Amino acid sequence: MGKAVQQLALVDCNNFYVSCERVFRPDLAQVPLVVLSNNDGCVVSRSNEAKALGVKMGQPWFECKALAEQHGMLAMSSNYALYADMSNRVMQILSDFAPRHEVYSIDECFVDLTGLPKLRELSYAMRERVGQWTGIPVCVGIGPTKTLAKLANHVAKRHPRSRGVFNYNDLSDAQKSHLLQRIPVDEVWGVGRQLTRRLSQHGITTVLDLRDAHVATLRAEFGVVMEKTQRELQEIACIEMQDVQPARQQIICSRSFGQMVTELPVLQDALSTFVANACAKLRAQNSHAAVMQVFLQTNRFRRDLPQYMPSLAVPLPEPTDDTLEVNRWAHHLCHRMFKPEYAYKKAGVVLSEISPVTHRQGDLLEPVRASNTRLMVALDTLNQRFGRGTVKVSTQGAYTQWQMRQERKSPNYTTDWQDIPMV
DNA sequence: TCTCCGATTAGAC
DNA sequence: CTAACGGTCTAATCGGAGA
Repeated sequence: MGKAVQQLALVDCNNFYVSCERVFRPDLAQVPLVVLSNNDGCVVSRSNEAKALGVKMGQPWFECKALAEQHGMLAMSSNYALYADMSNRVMQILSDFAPRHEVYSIDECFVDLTGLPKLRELSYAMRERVGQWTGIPVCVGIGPTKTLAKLANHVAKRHPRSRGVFNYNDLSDAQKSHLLQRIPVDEVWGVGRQLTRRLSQHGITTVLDLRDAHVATLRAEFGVVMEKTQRELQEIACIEMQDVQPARQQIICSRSFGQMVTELPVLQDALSTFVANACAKLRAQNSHAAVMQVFLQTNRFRRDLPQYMPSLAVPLPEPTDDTLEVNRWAHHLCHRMFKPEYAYKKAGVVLSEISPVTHRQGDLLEPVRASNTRLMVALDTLNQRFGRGTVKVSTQGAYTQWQMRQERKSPNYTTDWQDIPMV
């Protein structure tokens, strides 16, 4: 008996950040709109109107400004508190439709619909309910593997006739080939710019070319990842659903600064904030880190200025999640690397060698150090209840010049009482 | 020669 | 007026160091 074909759905929110902003600004529904990355640097989400104007994903905002003025395009700073909250609502709704689902990113969710009846109706129902309850438009792509579900989602997005739902499993073999022949290979999940270029040198330019390429040659030239991708296009599932998302192996907190920074205390202030955020994430997943690293960077786009990008790591005396302890090390490393003759544009903290708290092995020789566990628990509770930044480490917050530019941020409509508009 | 490790590369979003 | 170009994360791969 053959294994039944999986019916994997990939539900993807349309232009997610832009759609979140529009939920609370219906007046912007027809306006070309983009959302910018941290520091108002690059375009990271575009409305259809903005795409039509030729704005590219990742394009620096200053390059679009002329176009924006010409066509009345608006830009907003990113508001991650809002997007995270909207995302949670969408995911909650989707999880009611099937027992197995996997939140793949802030705006995408795999939902296993295998064995459920009336998939078209079910898919339209998902779209409908998410739309009505959150205001976020989504598209549904269904396929026998994750890679084909993603491709099906792409089809659903591109073809208005699909009305937002496309099931690859409904196609005949001839229809499948015909469809894959018309999709460029770079639309495939896992095929980026570099691979697209190299694949084309082997005459592989469409998804069909990739699916039907010579297996051994492909493996030899492009490695195991590409082999898996090809298998997935051939409807053999290689990428399983992940029911529980694994703990992070590495936690990075870094930011570009709003202005160049030349003074050590300002850098220390920024790093304290990064350490606080990184350790909070660490504690949220019940882990300790055994290594911490600090890096500093000058502005790599300023070719006229001298460049310096130092980085230093230390093994922590014992694995920890203690903000204060990690902070002392961050200070120390920053002090050692700092050179006053450079203008710094970015800095960051990396926590690695991460292990679950339960696996921690105490040092047999050293006495157990006094730990700040209870202090940290109290700090996390307060910051969760009253908002990030309610309680800070003393080196945090004395300086503001490093803080990122966010000149166009919307209010925190859903997560902050202060920001609820009074009508 | 084998293995381990860090750095680099590529990709996703 | 000028300058203005993100942040996190994973996996594979490669080359050198050390066993």
